[in-house]
Amino acid sequence: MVQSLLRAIELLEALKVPERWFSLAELAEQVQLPPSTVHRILQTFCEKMYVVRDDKTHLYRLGPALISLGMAAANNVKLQSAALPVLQKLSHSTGEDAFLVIPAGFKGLVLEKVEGPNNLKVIEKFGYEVDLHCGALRKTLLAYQSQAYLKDYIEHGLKRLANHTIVDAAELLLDLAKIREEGLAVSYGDYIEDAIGVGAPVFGSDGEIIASIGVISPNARVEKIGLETLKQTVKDCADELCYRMGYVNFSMRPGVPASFAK
Amino acid sequence: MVQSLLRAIELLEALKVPERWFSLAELAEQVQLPPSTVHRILQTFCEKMYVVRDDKTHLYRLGPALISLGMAAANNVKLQSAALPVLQKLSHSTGEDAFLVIPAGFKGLVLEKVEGPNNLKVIEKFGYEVDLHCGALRKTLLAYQSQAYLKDYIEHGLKRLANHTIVDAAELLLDLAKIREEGLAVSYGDYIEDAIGVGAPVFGSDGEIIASIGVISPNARVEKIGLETLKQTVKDCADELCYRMGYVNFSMRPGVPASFAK
DNA sequence: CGCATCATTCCGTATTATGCAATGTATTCC
DNA sequence: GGAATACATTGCATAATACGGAATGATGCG
Repeated sequence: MVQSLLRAIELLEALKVPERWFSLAELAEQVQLPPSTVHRILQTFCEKMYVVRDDKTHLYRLGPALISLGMAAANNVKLQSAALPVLQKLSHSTGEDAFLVIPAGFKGLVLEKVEGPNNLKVIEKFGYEVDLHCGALRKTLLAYQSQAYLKDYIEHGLKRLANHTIVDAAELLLDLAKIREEGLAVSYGDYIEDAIGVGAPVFGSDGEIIASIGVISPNARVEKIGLETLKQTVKDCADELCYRMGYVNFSMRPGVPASFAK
Repeated sequence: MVQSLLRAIELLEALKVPERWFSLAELAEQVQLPPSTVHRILQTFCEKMYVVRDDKTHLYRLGPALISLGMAAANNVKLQSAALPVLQKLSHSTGEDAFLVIPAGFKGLVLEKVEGPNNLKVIEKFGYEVDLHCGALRKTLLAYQSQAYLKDYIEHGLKRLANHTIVDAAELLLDLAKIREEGLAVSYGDYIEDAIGVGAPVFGSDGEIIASIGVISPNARVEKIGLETLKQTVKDCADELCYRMGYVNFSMRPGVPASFAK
């Protein structure tokens, strides 16, 4: 493991605050390193446009070179291209905004979004990162992780992000078990107030969870559509995407003994 | 300057190829470093999800952590939010796809795009990076750079990217002078064949060029709209964005002697 | 105008990245 | 099927290089 590189990455993460400029001193404080070291790293990043320095104020922010890098990273995820038509279908048949979320460290990342025709929007933008223990789509991701991962995640802390966020470990584990049982997650404003989220898991060819898809919509509209209809539609679309990603459900596969079924 | 960090960045740049996985050996070859060193750097990146490794094939690609980083970098550019309404107006009044491009190193980066209602699309996606000596919007960026920058740029090489790309330094300089004179660039398929681009500069409050905006459309449609109309619309929108970014044209400012005018 | 804060540069030190060589692993070809 | 090859990975001695304390320089505030 390369120490200087780890430090440099920490620095980038510290800079990852929207609409904000940082002084050298502040960054040094944030990452707990002497100013001279931070300065040297920032100088290197500036060289490559990963960080930009305002010459007048000597303040720093993330640079434009990271934009194309991020887009390249997004393009590489083949999941995205497979998901787009499914999301469009999901959005079209529900009239709501459909999302594709993938796990990234201890966060859920909005990788793709298809907007419905409604006006009242939920603000989940592309590239957003939020902790995994809140929101239907993110909790779905959490529900299918390994025990070891879950243990680490809980130790890392369950921050309250809205009034209804689950902050108790035992309660969260129960909730996740319920999600696994149903193969579907529903959240009632545990991240966004007055909004209901419905999410379902997407598995890859090796059976591991790779993403979740679903919709988020204001309470009022859900009543009109009907929650059960919504759940069924989300589940169907998730299954279709699983299929496209090469996932084979063993219990459905012909010639496989029933004992294999989960 | 931190050597290990520079090497690490080189590696990321090498990985920045869409839809492609790299083996350790190939990357080591690309960046001209021993495999063990490359391996150590990749390991570090994997830790932070900046790079992802397929455990089966041991191939590497850019990781999801870069996506949110890229989006954060994009959000930081306040230009973007100021530009959006102007681009919408531009797209609406021309019926074409409108673009916002900023300089990033020796490349032009598509920072924002508003699509028109047409079907025949020009494929310039958000996050794209292309050399600055071709395309109206990118040449505009080049036209207002310092002499020193231009010298470096030309030394760095004028690659041919389409049939009509200018690859001769003298010819390019003449072209750039013409752009400065007119305050507007028009390109006839020097990057995309059979497409005409019209771009105009956007200046910041310090008078430096910070971006270019404009439209790109197939030859056929330009004839219908009329090139002169198109040019005027682009220029007007660029001026509006200049104004929004705090740029003050001295020759227009009341009370400023005419001798200040450029 | 002087003081204080912050950014930047310098430089001796030892930590740390380095790359060779050896080992482990997968794949190909005979 | 087994040997050989190509590639990924690990270990380790070396010295190159990142490190951070201290000195210097710049900027802004009282």
